Amino acid sequence: MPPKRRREPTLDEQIAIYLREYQDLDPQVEKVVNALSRLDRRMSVAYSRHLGAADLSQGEWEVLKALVMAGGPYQLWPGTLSNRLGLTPAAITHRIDRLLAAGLVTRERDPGNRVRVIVGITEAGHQKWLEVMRLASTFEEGLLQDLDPRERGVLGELLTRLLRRVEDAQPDAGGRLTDLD
Amino acid sequence: MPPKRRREPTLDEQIAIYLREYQDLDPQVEKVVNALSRLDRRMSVAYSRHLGAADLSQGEWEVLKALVMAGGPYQLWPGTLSNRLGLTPAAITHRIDRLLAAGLVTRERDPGNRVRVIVGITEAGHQKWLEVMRLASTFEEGLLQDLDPRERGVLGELLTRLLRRVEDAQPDAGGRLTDLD
DNA sequence: ATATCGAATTTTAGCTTCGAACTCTTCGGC
DNA sequence: GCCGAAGAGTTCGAAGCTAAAATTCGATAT
Repeated sequence: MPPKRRREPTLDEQIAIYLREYQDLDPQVEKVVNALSRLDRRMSVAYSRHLGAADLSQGEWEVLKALVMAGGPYQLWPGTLSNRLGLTPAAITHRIDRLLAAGLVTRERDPGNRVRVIVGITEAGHQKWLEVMRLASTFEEGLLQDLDPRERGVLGELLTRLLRRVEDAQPDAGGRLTDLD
Repeated sequence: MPPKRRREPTLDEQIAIYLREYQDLDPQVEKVVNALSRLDRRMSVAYSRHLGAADLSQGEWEVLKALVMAGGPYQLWPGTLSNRLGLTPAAITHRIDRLLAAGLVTRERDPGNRVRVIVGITEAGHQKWLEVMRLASTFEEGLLQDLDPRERGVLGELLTRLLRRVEDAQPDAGGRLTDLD
């Protein structure tokens, strides 16, 4: 007898199990929360494949993306990066170190305030961002392929509302709130 | 002049910026994908506060949760944990080591196949799971407080569909597909 | 029986992140 | 102007994850 290939239990089934043990939980809340964290992990795995092809780590990619998303002169303070990415300042320092060594960003002291530092993106960094974006967009499109445009819109809206709630409630995540022009 | 406290740009605004630089992207897809990863990071920060209060790391918590969600005799193979949590087998080994030292799980060789190992949860582990769940559920409920029951249901369904798509497409994430009774 | 291939887990080395301590600058009162 | 307090980054040591090699057992073919 071949070892029976058993189907992974669905998320609903798994949640149903532990709801029996702790009845105060809201099934819908649990479903959303669990799906969110599992989705993110899977997405990370998928992204890292494409990032590896571009010689970039996920963390470095996040910094480049934040800089491009900042628009304008493509400059941010480390503190702002720390806030937006939800990481400690120390982690940002190290990421910048690596991106600097790869020639993808610049780091200089702020002329107006010598405690501050300004991180900018280089032309090579901008190109690298575009390169990864091209690879990633295929995966992203595939991830959402089962949802029609209306559903995509609804999902985006609902997630954005959750995000607003958490980000407003967590100004202390990194400590600072300031923002570069 | 007080340093102007500038509002963080909304997700929509940030995405609009880089859509101008790479026009082939679908705005709705980008919105969903970015919101997902940012939400997960914020949730992690919030969870780790509660977990710290219970002397548990996020990784250890995930293992306990997976065991409880497995139901039945509360046993899983490391390979199954590796798949479900989306981690390398090595990471599972380390997590089990720590949980074992804390007396929260058991690890024994599978009598039916001595290459395999069976990980189980102890009574203390089960209690620890419940303790953290109580702390976490408050945060989870707060996260979703802006959504009415209907919206929660919709969100859960949409996320579940995405999750199915990724998990089906990623049987190679950890390599194995088997499942313990 | 025996050799070989493959699967499940552990081990090892290197990298990334975090928390805490430290440095340097700026800001506020006096 | 001077001094203490707070803010912004960096440095240092500890913890956790990964990739790759190693180990151990099982299945298949000879």
